[in-house]
Amino acid sequence: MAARQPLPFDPIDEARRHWEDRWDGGAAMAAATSIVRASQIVVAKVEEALRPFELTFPRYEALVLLVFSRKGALPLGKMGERLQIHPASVTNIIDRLEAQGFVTRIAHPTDRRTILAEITDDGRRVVEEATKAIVAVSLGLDVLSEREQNAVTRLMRKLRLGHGDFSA
Amino acid sequence: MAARQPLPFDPIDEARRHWEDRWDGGAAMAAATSIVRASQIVVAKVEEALRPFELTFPRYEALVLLVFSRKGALPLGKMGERLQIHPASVTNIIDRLEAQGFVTRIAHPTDRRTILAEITDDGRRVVEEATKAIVAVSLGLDVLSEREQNAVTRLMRKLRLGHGDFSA
DNA sequence: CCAATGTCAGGTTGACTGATATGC
DNA sequence: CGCATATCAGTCTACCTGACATTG
Repeated sequence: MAARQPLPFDPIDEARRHWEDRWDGGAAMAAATSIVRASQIVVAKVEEALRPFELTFPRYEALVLLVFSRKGALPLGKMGERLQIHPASVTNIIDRLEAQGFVTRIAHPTDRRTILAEITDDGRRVVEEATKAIVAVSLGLDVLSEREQNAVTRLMRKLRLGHGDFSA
Repeated sequence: MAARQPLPFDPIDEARRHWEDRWDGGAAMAAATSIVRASQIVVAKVEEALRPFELTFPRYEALVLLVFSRKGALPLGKMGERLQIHPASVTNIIDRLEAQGFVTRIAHPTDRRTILAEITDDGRRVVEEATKAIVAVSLGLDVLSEREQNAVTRLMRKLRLGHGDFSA
């Protein structure tokens, strides 16, 4: 890990001042940069909690999606849609989860083209334990009040909606 | 690119309901997932705008940092601190920018251990053009009002502060 | 025949670790 | 001497593109 002692000032704030001396869209730039940086923080925090279980964020998300499904199994294509990841990435992630014994590939009952990923008992166990670890650090969001967390969710929802993530 | 037609419902909202049936911290989970997804959207939007210039987000950030510096040059170590990236990644990114002719490595005037990255005239030109392209799409933030953008920046600032990004 | 599904090969980026050379 | 700076080799995850086999 890099040394990274905290800077004595907010680097995004400073960048915004420089930006507005030259270009338009300072507010958008500051918001965008803040979101990207916040995401790095959250991912780092979650992956740190996941490390003992040898899971990454994307692989954990895939397992949770399976736990939430009625039958504990979903077609690979559907998983890609939900998790917003490329078909080739789905193959890769399921490969790894299968090698770890957290998932099995099974045949679709009617459509022989599609393959289902089914979570195993080991998979369910690791999700329970990993989730405990993640909740224990509040996914890095503990520095915000629940009210603020919900404000974040609302603002990000509007952004996602505006970019066609969903259509409600 | 994946097909990704929009889902007819908010997947994070649905995940939150499932989550709260089983575990604590639903608000934190929804906020964290929203931030990560929003970041993916912003990065995709910005990288799309940067593609014609053969720049990625991290490389563009590095160039902008140099433009904002007084002398158009900074020690590699200092760049890593500011951009929150690993020393080895700094070497890698400056390698690429140098190969593209946007940056040159020059000696530090007094400390012979440190190396400065200095932006070239070509580098300055590409930043100007790339920034126009990025501002034209408001970094993907155009779906939020300026008031909302500032609310985002404020909330993310609190998160970053709470995680030691800076100390003001 | 065309569309959909998943896999595979091959390439890119960025990040990390650990070792190393150089200079303060 | 210890510490700082940057590089290098090697590894890893995830992403993308394009081609392909199988099936509907």
